[in-house]
Amino acid sequence: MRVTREKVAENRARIVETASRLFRERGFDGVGLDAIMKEAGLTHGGFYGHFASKEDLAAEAVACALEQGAGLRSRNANVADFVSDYLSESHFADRANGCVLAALGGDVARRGEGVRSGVTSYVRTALERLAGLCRGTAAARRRRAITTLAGVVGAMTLARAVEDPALSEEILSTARQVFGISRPAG
Amino acid sequence: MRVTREKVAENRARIVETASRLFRERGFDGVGLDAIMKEAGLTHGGFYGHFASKEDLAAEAVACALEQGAGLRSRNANVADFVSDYLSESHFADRANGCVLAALGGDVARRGEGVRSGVTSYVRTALERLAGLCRGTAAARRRRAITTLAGVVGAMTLARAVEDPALSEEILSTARQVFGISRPAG
DNA sequence: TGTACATCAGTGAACGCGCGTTCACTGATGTAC
DNA sequence: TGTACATCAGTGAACGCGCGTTCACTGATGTAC
Repeated sequence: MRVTREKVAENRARIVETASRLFRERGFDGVGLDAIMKEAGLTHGGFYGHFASKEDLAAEAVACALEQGAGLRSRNANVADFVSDYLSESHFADRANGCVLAALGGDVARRGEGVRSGVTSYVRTALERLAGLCRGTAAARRRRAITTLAGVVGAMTLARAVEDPALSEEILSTARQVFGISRPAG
Repeated sequence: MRVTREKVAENRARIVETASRLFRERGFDGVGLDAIMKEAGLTHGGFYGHFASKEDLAAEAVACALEQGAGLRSRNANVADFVSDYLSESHFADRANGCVLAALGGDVARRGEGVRSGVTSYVRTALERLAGLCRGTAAARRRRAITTLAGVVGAMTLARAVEDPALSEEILSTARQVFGISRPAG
């Protein structure tokens, strides 16, 4: 049953968005195409009309998360806002809609070209936006951007990995204070 | 063909060590029991004589990495040494023998009880050792330990995720400088 | 110490399931006249 | 604008493979006498 060209584009976008969320929530290997297509309201057989492979979808899903600025919203006016946003309880709890780096962490390094180049853009963009929120020389802003991004990604990774809520909270709040202050290391 | 009790213990330990390396290198879902047992010089059928399940092995593998102090060697006399060790080129290149947090990152959060409690101990131990290398009040040392661990784990995760060697190197060297200095943020 | 038998670590084939991928088919859409 | 036909997005069954798990079997080890 053929559908309108408009519907085709809609369906494709829905698959990518759904995959983007499910991959972050359960990991690349933790979701099947079956689950993704079902969640997107379609049957799995139609998948290969839209994508060449699961790996191909993964690359698009990562790019999609970047475009949505997951974990790095543009409304942040300064570094402290960004940090407290990134290290918020809601981001901690909602992996599916959060930052790709914290959600898929080391997994990315083992993926193919497409995913890795998407993530590379993601990191580049994040660093540029962050540097834009900093003051000082270009070098100092760049340095601050790198250490802040590393700090928040690492803190979120640790907080989520640990099974003790008190320890998670301690990690988040400590990182919020230290990485969010206006006169940081470096 | 039965083997001596000593051999049994040796075989078991070899399976855990092999798994520990392979999991870090390829991810929990990236290696099969078949590959692990073969790499350990055994056949896969004997696996369940040693472990209840793959998940069970994963938990032991994480604990094994902790005991070996992967990514956090005790020879470090101060924070700067620890940081430059952790963010070294060799740790960057050798995921299999490195820190579990950087290697398996967000993956851990999706695993079962056993793995998570192992990682929780891992983080607690790392924080205590790190705090021991710091100066100042107990609170300041604790704060420094948390931000340093988050910083290096995040930096390594970013450096490995990105596909541009120059960017990886920039991230590592910047983090080495900032997190390794003696008078840091906080 | 030596012998006979029970134990059991490891072997390799097999099972069952899930998942990525393929394919013949359907029927609504798009198009040529 | 209306009609007839070609196109093709989506369907659902099927395939093949890998992987976690099970099991009957083997033969060296451990033990009882």
